[in-house]
Amino acid sequence: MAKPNIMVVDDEKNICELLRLYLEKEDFDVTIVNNGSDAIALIRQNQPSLVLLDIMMPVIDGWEVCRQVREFSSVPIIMLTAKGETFDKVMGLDLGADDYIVKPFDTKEVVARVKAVLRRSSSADTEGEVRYDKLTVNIVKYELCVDGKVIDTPPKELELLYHLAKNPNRVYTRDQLLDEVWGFEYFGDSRTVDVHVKRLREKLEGVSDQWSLKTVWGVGYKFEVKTP
Amino acid sequence: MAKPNIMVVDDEKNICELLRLYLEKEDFDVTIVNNGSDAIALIRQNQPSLVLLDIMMPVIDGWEVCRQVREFSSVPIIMLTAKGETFDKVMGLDLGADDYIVKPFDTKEVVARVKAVLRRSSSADTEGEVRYDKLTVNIVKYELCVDGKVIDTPPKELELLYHLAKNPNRVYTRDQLLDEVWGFEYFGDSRTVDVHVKRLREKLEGVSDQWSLKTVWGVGYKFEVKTP
DNA sequence: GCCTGATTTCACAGAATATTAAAAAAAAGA
DNA sequence: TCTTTTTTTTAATATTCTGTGAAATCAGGC
Repeated sequence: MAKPNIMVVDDEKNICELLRLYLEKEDFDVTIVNNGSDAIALIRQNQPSLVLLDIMMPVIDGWEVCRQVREFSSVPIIMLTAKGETFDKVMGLDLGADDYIVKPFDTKEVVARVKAVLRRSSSADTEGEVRYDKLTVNIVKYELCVDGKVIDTPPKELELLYHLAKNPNRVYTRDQLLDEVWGFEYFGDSRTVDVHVKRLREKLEGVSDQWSLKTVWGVGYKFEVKTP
Repeated sequence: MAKPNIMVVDDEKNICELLRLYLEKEDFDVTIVNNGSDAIALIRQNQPSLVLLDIMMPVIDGWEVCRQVREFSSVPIIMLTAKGETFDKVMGLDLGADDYIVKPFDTKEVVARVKAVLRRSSSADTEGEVRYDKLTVNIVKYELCVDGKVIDTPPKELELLYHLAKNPNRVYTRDQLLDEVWGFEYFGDSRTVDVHVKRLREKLEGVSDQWSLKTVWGVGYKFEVKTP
């Protein structure tokens, strides 16, 4: 299993670095963002495993970030709050936060809570799954779900889509895709990839404007996720 | 033995979190659901060890959830009731609840009752058993029960069905099944699996539309459970 | 606007996979 | 041991998927 990626969102840089220090020691990948709008864009793009989100931030505060993120993602979110905010206040607002931690916090506690929330959210149902607006690709169930409906999909197509969607916005050449999806010992025409992309596009067209299977002319293909 | 999984069903999120806190401290896995219909779907899918079920919920109340769950599962259920509901009122309705707790409750009491009900219900006759709508597979009794009738089933077939049904929706390749059901030292043709699946299908066809033994073309087989 | 090479699209043949029936082999029971 | 049941193998059939080449279309450079 790959390292979970934790995104830390806080405008105070020294707090970010402190968290990075402790989280990396526990073998998490850490991404730091210092403002709300960047956070929203990056969560959409990178699909982190968990977000640590400070409430008190200029321009867009943590509440608003949480609310907006919940419109497109169910990534676990832990709120970092000032002293005085009670459980009810933070969790009762129905913004979809998964836990909260009161500042000034004990770093051990943060790590413990991150692990607890991760444990909870990694249920058997979402194992091997990527989700975007109206799209779910699950490689354990071998199931493609478009707009709530399960679409019968041949294995190679599903594996290709999973691979691309798992790494959004990253361009792959046809040869890379043949290596990584078909297996490196496979020798075949790179037209093969085109045909599978075409067949996927038929299944996916017009479903959402949040993402698409894009051609990068002269290079290859990518699963593009829009950042509004 | 794996951690028991407790499902908490309550529309009040802070109560859920409180229960989670205490139950996780006692080394239970906790799943939280905030409404009745999700609860029914998830119980069907995940087969928790025990359900803590609030009666007062919007849309579908706890009584109705209990009644519907009992149509396909014998999972132990503890009802969470408002003050004033007497034992007779709650348990006398014959909806199949196993115990009840009056709100506001003492968390210690909840934990104690959960443990008590679990102890009771882990009796010899539900051990090693999976249940779905009109289907019970028991690996201890080596018994397959379809639509209330016991069906004579050879051991390998039963073991295969048990393995698949115990891990619903997950695809297994033929080789995985040979490893996990026949044993890893077994060397045989993977067509063997097909033949057993065919014979199981004969026994199971048309019994329920809630589940089925699905072929995943190019990959293997899965026991698929529909989420209504 | 025209040329060039890249991409899309299509249809079909052949490859790969799944189903089924039936026979052979193995195991269990009488 | 003989019979019965279960399991495995085999092989024929049915099904679905995959890759290919050729034509059509498109994007970008000149």
